[in-house]
Amino acid sequence: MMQQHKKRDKSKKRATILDGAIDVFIRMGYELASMDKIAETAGVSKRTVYNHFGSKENLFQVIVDDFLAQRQELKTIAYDPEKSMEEQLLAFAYAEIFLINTPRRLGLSRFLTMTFLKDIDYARETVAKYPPSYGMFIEWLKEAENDGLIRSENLLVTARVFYSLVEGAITWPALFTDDVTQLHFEPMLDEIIATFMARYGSK
Amino acid sequence: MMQQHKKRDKSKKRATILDGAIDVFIRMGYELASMDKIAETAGVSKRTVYNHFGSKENLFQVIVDDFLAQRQELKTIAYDPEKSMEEQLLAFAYAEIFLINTPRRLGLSRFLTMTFLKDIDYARETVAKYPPSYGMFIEWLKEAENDGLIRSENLLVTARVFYSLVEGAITWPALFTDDVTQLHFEPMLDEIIATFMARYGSK
DNA sequence: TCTTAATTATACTATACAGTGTAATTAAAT
DNA sequence: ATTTAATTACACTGTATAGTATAATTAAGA
Repeated sequence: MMQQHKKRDKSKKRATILDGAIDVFIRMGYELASMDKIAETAGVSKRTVYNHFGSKENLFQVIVDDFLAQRQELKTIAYDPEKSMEEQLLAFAYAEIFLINTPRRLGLSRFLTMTFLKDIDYARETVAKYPPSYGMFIEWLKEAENDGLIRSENLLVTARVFYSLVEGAITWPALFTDDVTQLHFEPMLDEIIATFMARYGSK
Repeated sequence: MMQQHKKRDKSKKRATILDGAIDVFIRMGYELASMDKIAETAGVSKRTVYNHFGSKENLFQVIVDDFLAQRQELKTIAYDPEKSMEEQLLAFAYAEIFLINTPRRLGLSRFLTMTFLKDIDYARETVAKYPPSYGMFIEWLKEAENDGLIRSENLLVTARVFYSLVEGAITWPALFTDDVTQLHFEPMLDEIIATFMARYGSK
């Protein structure tokens, strides 16, 4: 103890390395992303990468956890009786769209999807560290149902239908698109929400 | 010429190698699937693998083309005024489900999805060799609309909604499931079709 | 049975990459 | 200005893999 003398701020270098690593992972995929290439892209020596992250696998893990934590934040949306159904459903959809509507976030989503597909046991364990994905939306549905705005015999099924529409029409197609800036989601979004309300809206 | 004397049947060995290769690709992914491992799994010498397929990349390409050709066959469904809407929509859905309802086909679908995500330019070129994916369904929609059973302002959008529901609720969740034999698609399928008809069915 | 196409076993080349060791250098905090 | 935590440059180890070369072996077709 008594020796808090020196202790420099490593967070900047750490962020630089993460930036470069994400860049290389997006461009080359996990296997072909070499630690040499990551160091070079980050403008940092390879030794520094290892000093900060220990191993390639751990570096990857940090990126995954950061992404999933941010994703969880986005999903936090509360029911608001002042707003229209359509407006609020759009908000849930935009939480998904945010993850893919810049080239960088789209690349990261694509990369993580790949790695999750490569090892689905790992994927399940990792995702399990966060709250259930439909949780927030089901809570919202409950309140909308109490207000008589939604009719549903099974809220989980209803939530799955909603996310099927959003992911099937927006997220997955985007993952296979190279230039996401050219995509215009709005027409499809309106159609999705109209479809959802045709089935579950009361009146 | 005049020497069709010897010429043995290589198709059996070829199929054996493809089987083993698919197995290893599914288990390890493209990068980690070594040609030694593929040869060993197929029960064949590595030299024979190279004699048949020339390179790892070409071996992979053959597997992709085989899969996509089979996929195209499945989608060939004609409108039948004798059958109910629900029954025919189910047929389109089952063409998708067929690709994922055994562990082997699911593994192959997952593997191909991964490789397509890794190089979406390659994916686009490869998929472009086959007819447009919604083509068959749009033809079907036209006839159903002419019979007054479907109302749609834009058949392409309607087709996209249908496939969003099927892929979002069935295909993609299955890709992240390890034991597909435990999945029961029927309840979700019924809900999907009810949702589609709530939006696009006329009365 | 004979011919030879196909296959095998084995050794080999060239290359790439994860991770380590270390001495020298840099720069932040006091 | 001094201290020393952090970083760098660079050489190095061990391992893995795509693809090739070749001589010996196998087995199908005539």
